[in-house]
Amino acid sequence: MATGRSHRPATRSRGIPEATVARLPLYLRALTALSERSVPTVSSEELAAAAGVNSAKLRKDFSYLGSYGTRGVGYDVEYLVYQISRELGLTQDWPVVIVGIGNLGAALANYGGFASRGFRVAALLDADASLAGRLVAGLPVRHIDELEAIVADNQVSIGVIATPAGAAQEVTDRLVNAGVTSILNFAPTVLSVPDGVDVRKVDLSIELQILAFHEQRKAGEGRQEPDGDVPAVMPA
Amino acid sequence: MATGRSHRPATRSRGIPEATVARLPLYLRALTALSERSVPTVSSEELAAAAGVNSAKLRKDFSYLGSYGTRGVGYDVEYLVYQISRELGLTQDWPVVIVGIGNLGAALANYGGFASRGFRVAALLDADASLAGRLVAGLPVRHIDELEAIVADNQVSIGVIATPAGAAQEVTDRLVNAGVTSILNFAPTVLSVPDGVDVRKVDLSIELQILAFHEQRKAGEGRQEPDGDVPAVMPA
DNA sequence: CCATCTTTGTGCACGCGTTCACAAAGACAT
DNA sequence: ATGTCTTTGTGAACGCGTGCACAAAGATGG
Ligand SMILES: NC(=O)c1ccc[n+]([C@@H]2O[C@H](COP(=O)([O-])OP(=O)(O)OC[C@H]3O[C@@H](n4cnc5c(N)ncnc54)[C@H](O)[C@@H]3O)[C@@H](O)[C@H]2O)c1
Ligand SMILES: NC(=O)c1ccc[n+]([C@@H]2O[C@H](COP(=O)([O-])OP(=O)(O)OC[C@H]3O[C@@H](n4cnc5c(N)ncnc54)[C@H](O)[C@@H]3O)[C@@H](O)[C@H]2O)c1
Repeated sequence: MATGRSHRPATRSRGIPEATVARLPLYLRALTALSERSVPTVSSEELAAAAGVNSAKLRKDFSYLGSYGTRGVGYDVEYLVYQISRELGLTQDWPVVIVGIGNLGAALANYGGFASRGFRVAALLDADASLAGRLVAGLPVRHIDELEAIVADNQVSIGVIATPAGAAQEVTDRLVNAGVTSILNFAPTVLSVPDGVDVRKVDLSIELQILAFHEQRKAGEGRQEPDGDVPAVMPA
Repeated sequence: MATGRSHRPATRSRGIPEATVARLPLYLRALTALSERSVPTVSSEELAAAAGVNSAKLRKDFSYLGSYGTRGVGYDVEYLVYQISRELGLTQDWPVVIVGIGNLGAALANYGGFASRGFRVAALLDADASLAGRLVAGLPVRHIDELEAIVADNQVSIGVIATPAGAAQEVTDRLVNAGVTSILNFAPTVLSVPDGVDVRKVDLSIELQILAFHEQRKAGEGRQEPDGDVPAVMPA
């Protein structure tokens, strides 16, 4: 039946709730640690503690994937690692390009956890011609003009943006135009992308401001803050 | 009823919903851009577009702060910048320590947007004695043993962790013990902290995995299946 | 085979967050 | 002053996410 799929409500992924998807990597990390310690099985209670979530939530999350547990025993660690990996699409190779090899881009390129889960850095791109050819994390920096060819040749579908904010939209447009359909944005800008392209953002400044908000509240907790510290400056 | 015994639902901040708090920095950024262009007023529709959110959501968000708009006109940009800054606690100075001055920590120290909103890097700390004294972004790296003294002397309440995962909990414990009550964690680990301490995490690997999940769905959707609900379940 | 014990899987209720839709407020023109 | 037009502020409905609580499933021991 033709269900109304006009726009994307940002949820509803083939029955797996978005909130669950966001936690699967967390479970996977905890399970991988157990696997390395050769732990055969784990209960929802133990795994939930390791992942820092509620055990009922974890069980419900897993129930979306299927009935992979054994009552009275728990979950088989290896089996669950495989199932979650498969569900997340980590059993295949994901070529990634990083655009903007400055302080942050270089750090990302050097990040070991990058390649550890099927993500392979296909290329490092920068507009600064003087960087071209320079090795960063063992890879040569290529000029941004090679973007389209590199994305096409390597079938890159994921792009990471670590350029200044002013260049982020332009880089996004080029990435999308070249065929990239997932973008991880570190620049502090809102990106416009067509339907079908996913954008996730990492913003240090926003995180700090959220912490500051709560910090401020903690500081003024015992004391009643009078609301009168706003002078009568009325808007025009 | 009798079940009203919740410790901390992670929400309920003096009436301002957590989801709203998380968007305030977004609005602030858009408003700051308008302010720099000397735009005097802005409608909820325009500002929402700039911040990438729904206009009704924006208006409701602002309604938690007060009635700062003028019907038929919109919001006074300067006034709103001030109100949001004050609400977020950005009118005061927030000393921050960064622990773990490796690839990422150095990039963070060099990040300009850090100081732009009242966040001041009080110190850079690392366990590697050979780094001590070295200048990063104009600041000398101090040894981790100075942590307690630095936090106390500078009244640091926010700590950023950029150490390897294995050291993150230990660093957290020391930070908390020294008086830090807000932590931004870049290490891929779940941190345990006592009540009253806020932790926010930034995890590149998790973001990529979420993107990969959706990317996988895209790849297997528009191809063969016309409206396929269940695309070929792989047996184990 | 039966009893007991552990742990899963989920029905259910509740609260938060989002969005629609519109009355009210105010600016502005006449 | 009065009418018109724009835009805010919010009541209400709805859907998603969370967590409780428990029946069912299955392991284990006798
Ligand atoms: N450094 C951090 O810790 C940090 C933290 C949060 C966010 N950010 C954001 O990440 C981005 C990068 O930060 P950074 O500190 O690495 O800056 P940077 O100036 O060190 O690096 C930016 C790089 O992007 C390149 N570049 C500029 N325009 C380009 C274009 N059109 N195409 C390709 N490359 C281009 C530059 O040549 C430079 O090498 C910024 O948007 C910054 O706000 C950085
Ligand atoms: N580099 C990235 O782009 C990136 C991205 C995501 C997450 N991370 C995470 O951020 C962390 C840092 O990454 P990195 O690439 O900068 O690693 P790195 O090895 O370059 O730097 C780690 C630094 O921490 C210091 N350190 C180790 N133990 C310490 C301790 N007990 N106290 C104080 N300092 C200590 C080390 O001396 C080193 O300088 C890691 O947990 C990594 O997984 C990094």
